[in-house]
Amino acid sequence: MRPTGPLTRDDIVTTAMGLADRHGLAKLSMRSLARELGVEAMSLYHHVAHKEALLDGMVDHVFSEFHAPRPGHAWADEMRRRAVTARESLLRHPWAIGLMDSRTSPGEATLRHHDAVIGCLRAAGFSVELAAHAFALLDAHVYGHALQEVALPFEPGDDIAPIAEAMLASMPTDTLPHLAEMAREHIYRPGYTFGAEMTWGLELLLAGLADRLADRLADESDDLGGS
Amino acid sequence: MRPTGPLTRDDIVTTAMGLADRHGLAKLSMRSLARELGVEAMSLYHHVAHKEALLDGMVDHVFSEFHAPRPGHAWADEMRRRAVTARESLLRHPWAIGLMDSRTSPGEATLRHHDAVIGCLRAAGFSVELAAHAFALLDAHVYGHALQEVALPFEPGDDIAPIAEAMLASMPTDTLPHLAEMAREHIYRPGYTFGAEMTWGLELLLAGLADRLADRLADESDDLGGS
DNA sequence: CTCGTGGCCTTACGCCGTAAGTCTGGCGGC
DNA sequence: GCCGCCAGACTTACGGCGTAAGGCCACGAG
Repeated sequence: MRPTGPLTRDDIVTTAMGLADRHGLAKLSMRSLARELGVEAMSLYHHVAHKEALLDGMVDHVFSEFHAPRPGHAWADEMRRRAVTARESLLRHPWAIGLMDSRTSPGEATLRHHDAVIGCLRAAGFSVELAAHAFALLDAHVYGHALQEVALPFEPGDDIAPIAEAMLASMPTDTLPHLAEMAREHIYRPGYTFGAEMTWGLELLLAGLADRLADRLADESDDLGGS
Repeated sequence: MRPTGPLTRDDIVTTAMGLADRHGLAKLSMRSLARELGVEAMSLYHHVAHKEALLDGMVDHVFSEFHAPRPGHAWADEMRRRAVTARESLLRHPWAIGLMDSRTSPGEATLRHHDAVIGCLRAAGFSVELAAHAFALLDAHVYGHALQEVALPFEPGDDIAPIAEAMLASMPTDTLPHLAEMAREHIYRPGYTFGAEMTWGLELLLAGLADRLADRLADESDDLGGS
């Protein structure tokens, strides 16, 4: 199935990602992966120590797809672009979010990406502490949003009308009045996309962070002026 | 192993949660669960359709542990308390976050909880749309934060000094300068707890939402006054 | 020509989820 | 008191899983 040449670790990881994208993580086994590569299962173990290491590699590869913020550019724009590309990647590879919580040792691409994020914030005047807050906050927003979006019962391209119908029918209006109201009047209306929630929240976050940053810079110049 | 009486679905779910808490989700199999319950594996299938349904039940049970916001109480306090209890639950059951993204049909307790959150916001004057924004934003924060925290290489109780040492040693200062700086000067300092990041971000979120709510209420009274 | 050696394959083991079928103890109806 | 039912438990069996252990073979260096 594979063009030619000796197997490389990179072949293995990217093929595994494709398999997981198309058929779901549950269907990704060392055997199915080997079959896809035209190779026997045990051959894979010459390139990855065990399946966990393969999964580590897959997650690390996903991180490498995020836009790496550049120091010196407008920090909010860079963070926005990072969030948007991260969301796209995480939706393209819906298995990634679920893997993250079991991977305690980040890969090389992951670390490089994190370094870029922090570097951009520091260059924009964030203190170490404020950068840490911003970093954790923005990450939580992106991951948390992706987690919700991946778990939605409908795909972005779907016609939501029939699903909405079924959902509303199974939702008892008397015991879940507010959920039913929100579904009927907002979420299951044509034009609603969950992705818009992310950008709405992202703008709130960025505005809040800009405030905190301005406070800090003002304090700093006060200190300088008062000395 | 189990006191007595016929097996119930609830016994099964709570025992499975305990097993996953103590030994990790990977060690939870229908066989190990049955052994814990003093029963044969196949007997479980009289109470749950398949393992996926068991996992659904476990996740639903986790949601039932979150504080359900009460309409009529101060919305920010309720949301704060919900976030804090949710974090505690998700850390107590570290497998839950990883399961969420593969569960597309929420359980009964989950729906009831969501209804309570929205109900509290609506009672506080949030429009349907603003409540949807707030809901998605707060959820993303809690889940995203828990996802990060569960994946940390150290436990809350750990002495982080030796881990910090190893981490910093393996982190090349020249290629990851900002990450190394943050680790050295902030994260691996005694007294740092990642949980504090959550409350910092939560306050930023709540302040931003309060602003948006005030804008909306001001608009509303303008409309009334101008008519 | 020899001899590692790197890259792949073969075999085998003990787990897994679960389909299908069997046994049994207690209970409602007579 | 007896019978028949059947929910709830047990037994067996199948195909697939991750991977330990070892074998085979082409090729490049000496």
